[in-house]
Amino acid sequence: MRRRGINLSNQSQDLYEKISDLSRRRGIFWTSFEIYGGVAGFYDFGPVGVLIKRNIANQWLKHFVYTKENVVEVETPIINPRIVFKASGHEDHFTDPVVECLKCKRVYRADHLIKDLLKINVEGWHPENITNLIKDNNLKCPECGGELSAVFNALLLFTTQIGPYRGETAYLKPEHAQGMFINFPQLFKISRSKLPLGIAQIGRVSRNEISPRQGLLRLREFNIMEVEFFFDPEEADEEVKEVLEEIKDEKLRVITADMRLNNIEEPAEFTVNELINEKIVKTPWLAYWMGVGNRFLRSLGIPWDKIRFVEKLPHEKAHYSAQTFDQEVYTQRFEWVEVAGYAYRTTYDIERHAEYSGKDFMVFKRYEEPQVIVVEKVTPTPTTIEKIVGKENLGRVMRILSQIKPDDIAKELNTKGFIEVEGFKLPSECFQIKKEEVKVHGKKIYPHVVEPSFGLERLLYVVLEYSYHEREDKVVLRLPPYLAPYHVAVFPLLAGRKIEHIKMVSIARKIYKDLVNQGFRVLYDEEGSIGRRYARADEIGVPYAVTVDHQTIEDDTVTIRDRDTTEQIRIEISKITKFLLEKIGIGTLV
RNA sequence: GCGGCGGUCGUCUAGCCUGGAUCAGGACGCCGGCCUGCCACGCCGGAGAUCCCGGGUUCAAAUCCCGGCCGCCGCACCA
Repeated sequence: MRRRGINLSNQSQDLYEKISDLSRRRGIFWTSFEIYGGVAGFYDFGPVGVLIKRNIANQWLKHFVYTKENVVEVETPIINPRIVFKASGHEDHFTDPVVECLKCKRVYRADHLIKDLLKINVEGWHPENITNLIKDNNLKCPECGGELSAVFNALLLFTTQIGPYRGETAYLKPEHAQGMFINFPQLFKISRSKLPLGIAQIGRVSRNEISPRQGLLRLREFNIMEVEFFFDPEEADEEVKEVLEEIKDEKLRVITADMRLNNIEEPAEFTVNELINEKIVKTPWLAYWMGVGNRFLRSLGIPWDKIRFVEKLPHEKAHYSAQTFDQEVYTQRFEWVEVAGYAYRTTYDIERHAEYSGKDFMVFKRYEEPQVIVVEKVTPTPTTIEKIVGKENLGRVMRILSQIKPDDIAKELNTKGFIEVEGFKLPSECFQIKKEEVKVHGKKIYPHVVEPSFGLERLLYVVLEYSYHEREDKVVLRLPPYLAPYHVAVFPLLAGRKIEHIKMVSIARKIYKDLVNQGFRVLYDEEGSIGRRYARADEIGVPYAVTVDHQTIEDDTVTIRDRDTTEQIRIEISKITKFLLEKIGIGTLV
């Protein structure tokens, strides 16, 4: 028998190319705007691609939201007014200082150019100051010797306007985080004012990358799945224990910043518990979510030893982060690829939004027992003060005193014996000091934040890499059943014109309909030989295929073929549902 | 953004160096028909290419030259 098949024989193709080919052929993804020449950094997703993506997202929801009592999901706008990213620091940090050669039009990173030529670190400098530095040192284009332009900031945020006509400047969000921070006070109330509180979001973000490449791995518009997890750092050790049991023994492969500084490249193994106990993480919640993320990736079919966590070095971290780990997956062409980041954002973001909005982002933390504290109440006595400052100055001095915190006055008096106002030394006699007992029920704190954040398209790519197999020159996508675009395929063995064939088709169609109505995603196909249909289903990862054959007409049984083994079993039609639920898992039929 | 290489039906490719007879050829895939008792079987037929885009050279450009777009690799970049 002659072997046919699509062109998989091209030996020079690496996995990346094979996946790109498969994806184009079977409707997973391809580059956008192709008829107009294409635009780098944008991809379209086809019928199969959107289904797999949605399944990955559902799996994420299961791990990060639905199974976590204190995590809720929100959706916030893509377009944000400028103030949001001023407050977040993006307008200052999500930007590169750039100079252009006026002669040859080459563009340079200004900070890198100066570091190379003058050995000066200008990170964080204002563009104007960098421009002056260039002028003062008479720096020229290193390539052609031409004059350099003024330094300007290349902003990596997409810009737009709110309002079609002379609108307000706005940005497309590059991450979801701000949407959750802004809504924290509201969601905290809705969630009955309890910490810890996780706020999750899935959706599109965009980044105006300078030079996107590497297919799905670096897009200008993509989906992020993110949790902002708010907690009280003082209670973290205790509170994490309540949920740690399920994940504490999850083993992670980790390269710490220390290891990197010592040139150790091979990850060390830690359980979540060990990460916490050995103080490798700055908050136990970071380790907790890393554990959840590790298990999530394994559930996507990524082998344990192809996942690693790499701690960022201080200079690699984002402006808001106290500690960051990247979660990476090994790929054939690009080696280790970041699929998630775990950042300890502390109070940075909500403090900034509090500052810029003037709203209160603090939460009240109730003490277990009200604390009785003794406060010294300090009241100035004008008559005594007047004797020292004179009548004409009394009003002014009193006003100034009223603006100083009583605590600070008391402190001054206790240490120096007087407080100085406008050059006058006012001794204790000028104040009435009363000790009062006050019941304090709690205090206000800014919650800290840990953020696990996943790139959905990157996950799609690594999932495809690890599910891609070839069997006798044919592609088999060994997706975990709950990620497959269809749970099951239904085929009539033959679909010709004979009475028997017509019966097969009608039974198969009925099975298809029944399964769809039960919530399964089902692929029905009657075109081409049965072998060809199996092959088509294999290529998009359909885990099971039900075939209606001659025997079905006799006794209501069908065969079910397993995608990975190609083995078939025969079962009664009435038992298909039970079989599928057992194999696929009912919890995944979201 | 810089440099190198590349871009021909959905896919892989022949043709490009040495411009002209190719209506741009083939294979696989796709569609229709026949056949078919379980793994891309066979037979017949069919659709499918802006030769990446634009300009130039030439009597004549898929082919030569220039610019752009896109892709790959290296550098840079990746809050």
